[in-house]
Amino acid sequence: MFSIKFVGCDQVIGKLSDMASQTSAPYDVLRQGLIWGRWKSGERLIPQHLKEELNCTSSVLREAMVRLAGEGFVVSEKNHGFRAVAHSQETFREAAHLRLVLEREAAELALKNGDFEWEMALSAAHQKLAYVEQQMVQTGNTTDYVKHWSLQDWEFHRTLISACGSALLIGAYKSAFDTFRMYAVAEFPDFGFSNVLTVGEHLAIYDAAIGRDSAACVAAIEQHVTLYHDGNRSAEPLPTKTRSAATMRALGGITI
Amino acid sequence: MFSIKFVGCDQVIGKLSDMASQTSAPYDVLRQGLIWGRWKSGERLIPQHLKEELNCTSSVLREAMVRLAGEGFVVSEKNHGFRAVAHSQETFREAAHLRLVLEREAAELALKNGDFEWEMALSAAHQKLAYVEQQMVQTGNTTDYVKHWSLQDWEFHRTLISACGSALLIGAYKSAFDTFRMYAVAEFPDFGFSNVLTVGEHLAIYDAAIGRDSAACVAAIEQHVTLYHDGNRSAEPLPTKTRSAATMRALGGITI
DNA sequence: GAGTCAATAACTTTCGAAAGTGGTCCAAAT
DNA sequence: ATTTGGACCACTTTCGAAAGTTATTGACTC
Repeated sequence: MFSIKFVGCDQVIGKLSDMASQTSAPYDVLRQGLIWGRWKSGERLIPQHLKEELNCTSSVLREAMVRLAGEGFVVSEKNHGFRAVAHSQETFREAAHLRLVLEREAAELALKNGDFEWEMALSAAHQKLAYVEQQMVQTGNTTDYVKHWSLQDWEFHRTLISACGSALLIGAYKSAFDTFRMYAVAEFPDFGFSNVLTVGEHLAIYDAAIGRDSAACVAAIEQHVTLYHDGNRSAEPLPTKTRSAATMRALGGITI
Repeated sequence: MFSIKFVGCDQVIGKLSDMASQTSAPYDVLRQGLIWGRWKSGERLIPQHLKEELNCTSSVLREAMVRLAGEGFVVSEKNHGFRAVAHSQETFREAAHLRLVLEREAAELALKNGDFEWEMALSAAHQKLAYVEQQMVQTGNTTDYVKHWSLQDWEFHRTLISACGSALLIGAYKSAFDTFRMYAVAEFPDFGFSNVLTVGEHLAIYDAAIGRDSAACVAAIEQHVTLYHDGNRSAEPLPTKTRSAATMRALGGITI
């Protein structure tokens, strides 16, 4: 029904560099590389040094960096070129907060406006995501799956808010989401996935969304995003109070 | 105390093109031009045609457009160059909504965190803004003052949220604010200023902010931003129900 | 008259070189 | 020992031409 392929880190980045899609390939490679920590916080990005690696000229790299500067992944100073944006707990906190604000609003609207098609798409996205997460929990191998998980994670959240009715809001959310991911990758060894927490949280969001329970959905999203702040992510089991019924269902396995 | 100079449209744009500030001048000219309707909805932006006017080469124009594409002011399609983003009532509605969401959140935080310095800065910003607005109301000449009003309008809202504690949130708000302004300029002949409404609304926001009345401040912001939706902006007096005490004070003149 | 097709024109994108800028290193001067 | 000056080096930015792409025109065909 849905195919889960093993996708290693370098392979994903490599793939993006190969695909001659309509958008510039070096841009995508840089963007992914920045999100996934290929360049460290504040590291200089020197077009001439990177051109062989991404096989393109420094000009197109410069153009890509200008774009990325606009998105906040790199910073530029006149006559000093480009650097990967500086990470800190503070920037991470801000990114999580912005993501939360936007997702909260967009989700509320989507729950009001979402039609049957949306429910189906969300259901599908959740199943795919849940499957990957199950794989990660069962094998205990987060590192190999994490890129693919990240993709499905995005797909789930994107689908959730897709019915919000505002392309601008979705765009702003995507930007905040990717920024959040970048800082999460830098902050946590497991890139923001937690064996125990994440599965249940996604299920809680999904259940609330399908049940059109706006308040519960917002609460679930808040829990999902906010826990990162506390450095509360680990593979250890949780105190029982944070385990909802939905979480328990998730821990028991995917049974749809 | 504060100097109000007559500033015409072309003069502002011209000034920006002259100043050899650290950031690229053509970028600023393009950005301002797009916001203020120099290029119409969906109009093609051809570097070669614009280079004489902004006296620079097409390369730097291209770079500027790439940046602006990232910010959503222009759109680009592979091998088809750049166009001014397409305006519509829908995009305007979305921009107003996004601005509202961000300002609401940021203002709430600022009201919690703002210190004495912030109060002073906000007070100063509000006075400057109120003075320009008073000038506009008294002379009845909105068109000549509108660029300057817009600057003070931004300064007021920027100061309001400046104490929110998140540079990322402020950046996102600025982007949304400018996008909102662009669509407002396109939609309304008076560029979004209303003789009667705006003065009172800003005062209501200011009062609530200084009084640390978070709920009232959010409500005032909502009114301020939302009224645009309804096409409810005109120079005509309003139905009384929307006139708050603060509005009446504003109409009576600035008396600080 | 409508529909191809090739030739031309207009524009976009990419490229590599030239010009410009900031930083470093080392020798000479204080 | 510290400072000054300047030659060098690495990198950034800008430029204009070359290559590539799409749009347009007009002659030719059916």
